Amino acid sequence: MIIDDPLREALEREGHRMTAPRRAVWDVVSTAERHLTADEIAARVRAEHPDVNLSSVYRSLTLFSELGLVRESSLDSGGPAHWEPAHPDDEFHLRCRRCGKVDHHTGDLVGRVREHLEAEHGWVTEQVELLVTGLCPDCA
Amino acid sequence: MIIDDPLREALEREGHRMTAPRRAVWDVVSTAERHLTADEIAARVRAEHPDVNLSSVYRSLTLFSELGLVRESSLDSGGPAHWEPAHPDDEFHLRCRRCGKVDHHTGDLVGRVREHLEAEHGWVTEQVELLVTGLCPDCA
DNA sequence: TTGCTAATGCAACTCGTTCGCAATTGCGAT
DNA sequence: ATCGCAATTGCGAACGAGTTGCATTAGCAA
Ligand SMILES: [Mn+2]
Ligand SMILES: [Mn+2]
Ligand SMILES: [Zn+2]
Ligand SMILES: [Zn+2]
Repeated sequence: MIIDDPLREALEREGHRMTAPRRAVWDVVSTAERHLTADEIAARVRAEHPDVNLSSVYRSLTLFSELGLVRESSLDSGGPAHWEPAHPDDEFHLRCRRCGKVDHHTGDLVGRVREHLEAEHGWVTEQVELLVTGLCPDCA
Repeated sequence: MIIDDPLREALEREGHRMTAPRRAVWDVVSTAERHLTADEIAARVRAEHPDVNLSSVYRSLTLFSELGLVRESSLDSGGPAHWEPAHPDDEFHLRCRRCGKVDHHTGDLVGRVREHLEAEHGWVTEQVELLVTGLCPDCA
């Protein structure tokens, strides 16, 4: 018995069909221990469903992103995008240049950027992307 | 008489040659009123130097970026990169979703992120990329 | 002025992602 | 349960940004 099924809910809400490829892509992304590329997602999906095409993985990810289920992050410009379950903007990314690890960090800093721009400069902030690159405690 | 020529200085310092394509690319980027794609740079370069190839534009930009003269910013994931004269991290980007304009904003917020991560979490911060998307005062 | 090597133009290539289309399949209506 | 049809899929071809190999050109130190 699945008590909470955000995929099914989101698909029904917007009138999309529940399909095997979508289920499989969501299961992979939502249980992944790190950000994955479309290729990596396809590989994991194919362990259970060998016939799922890479195009369908891309199409699922694009749809999920519109539904607010996943987030695409282009950690390196050039090179494939990485995907992860959606999380709020103020949980930002820390990437270690040496070991490649990507951590998350939550703080009030993103909220402060928002407030400052709104109050002092009349900007309506919709999205804040913050990526910090450097050396993690292990690699420093 | 050119009083300050960062291009010539940077090239000589690292033992690279001063060439017409490099000069032209630098002139375009350093006087542009906004971030430009490689294609846009090539078009402007060709107004004066019709034979400069797009490959050379890419090669110049890559070199300039290593020399610390320009900065590549991937404002949209997917789609071409944009280039601009180098500026410090704490001068971050504000992009208007409606009119497309990209503003710069300087504040101590990026510095605070740096300090916090270093002091409290042992991360050595090397680079901070901050992109705020929303509505500018004119479009809000 | 010469000679050597870096840099260029050009075309072919890579690679992540998208697209067109015929075949399949989910699912509401019967 | 079955049907019908639009939504979705698999597949291969296409796309676009960026890169690369190579023969030719040109900067610059001697
Ligand atoms: Mn994340
Ligand atoms: Mn900028
Ligand atoms: Zn590390
Ligand atoms: Zn605007």
